[in-house]
Amino acid sequence: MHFDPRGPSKYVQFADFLRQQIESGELAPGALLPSESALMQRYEVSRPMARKAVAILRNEGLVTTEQGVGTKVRELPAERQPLFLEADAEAVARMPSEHERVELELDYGVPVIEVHIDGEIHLHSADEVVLRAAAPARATKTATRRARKA
Amino acid sequence: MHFDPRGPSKYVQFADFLRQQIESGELAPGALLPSESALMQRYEVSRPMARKAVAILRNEGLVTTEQGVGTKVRELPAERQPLFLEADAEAVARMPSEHERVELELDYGVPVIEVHIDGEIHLHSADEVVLRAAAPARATKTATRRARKA
DNA sequence: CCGGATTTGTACGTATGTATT
DNA sequence: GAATACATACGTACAAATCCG
Repeated sequence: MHFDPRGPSKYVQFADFLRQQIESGELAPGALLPSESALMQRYEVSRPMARKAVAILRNEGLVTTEQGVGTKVRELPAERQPLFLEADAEAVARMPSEHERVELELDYGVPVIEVHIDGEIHLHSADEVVLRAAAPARATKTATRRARKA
Repeated sequence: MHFDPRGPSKYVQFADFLRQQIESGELAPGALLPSESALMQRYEVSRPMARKAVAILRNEGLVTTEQGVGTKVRELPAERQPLFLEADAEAVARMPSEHERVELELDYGVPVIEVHIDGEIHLHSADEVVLRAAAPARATKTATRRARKA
């Protein structure tokens, strides 16, 4: 690993390097990244730089880290739950506040989807659902499903 | 500002304190936050703690910071562009990679919406659009709009 | 259950660089 | 050019959570 002094900052380059290993599958979903000390030694970076690079990937939702354990490549649910958007509903995506993130038990780097319908607002974890247009109303109307709590 | 030693970490508490000032309107959209040195002096926090607290708000999409200028409360577009979801389309939300973020000129803490349709993928800045179900196909089919490049 | 090793988290300090005003 | 403001980069020390023998 060699850092280009003319390129972007060191931790961005380092994050790019690690991201590439994830996207290439070299670091598979569920796999543990090298520890901070390992990264420091192997690539000759300081601890702050190793941590900043990992933080970037965390904010991108690519990895999660647990104290005392390490940083793992995040595995997204194979099957996303379809979230049907009714004709009179609207949906926006945004990042949760820290409070919401803890409340909904979300990893860092996971947006929320805010569905507005009938004056109510429903929050969903963005990486568990896929939005689809609801079929136009017929005899019976299928109820929209709430995101399940873990 | 007093920090509870039994509570969450100092920078989380400090971020909560600043977030409250934003949500209460005390710090209005467009307003400049106190500079790092000002925060350090007024609230007796170290520079790393002031920076970490602001970083949290940045990752939540609440503020943006420019080097040499300062950190401002982000003002979201009053009018979001409606993004109509066709019956055969799907949409998911996620955080952009650093490369995508720069490419799309997004602030930190702004998710992207990925619309899958006809085997193509279209990316949209999550804070410029609101998703709606497209009206069922009639005589003429309204074309989906692409996100405009700035 | 306990102790030790490992791993990440928190908190502070310093110095220098870069962009803006 | 000077002052201000954020960014980068390195260092230290200790705390907290987890894991393992």
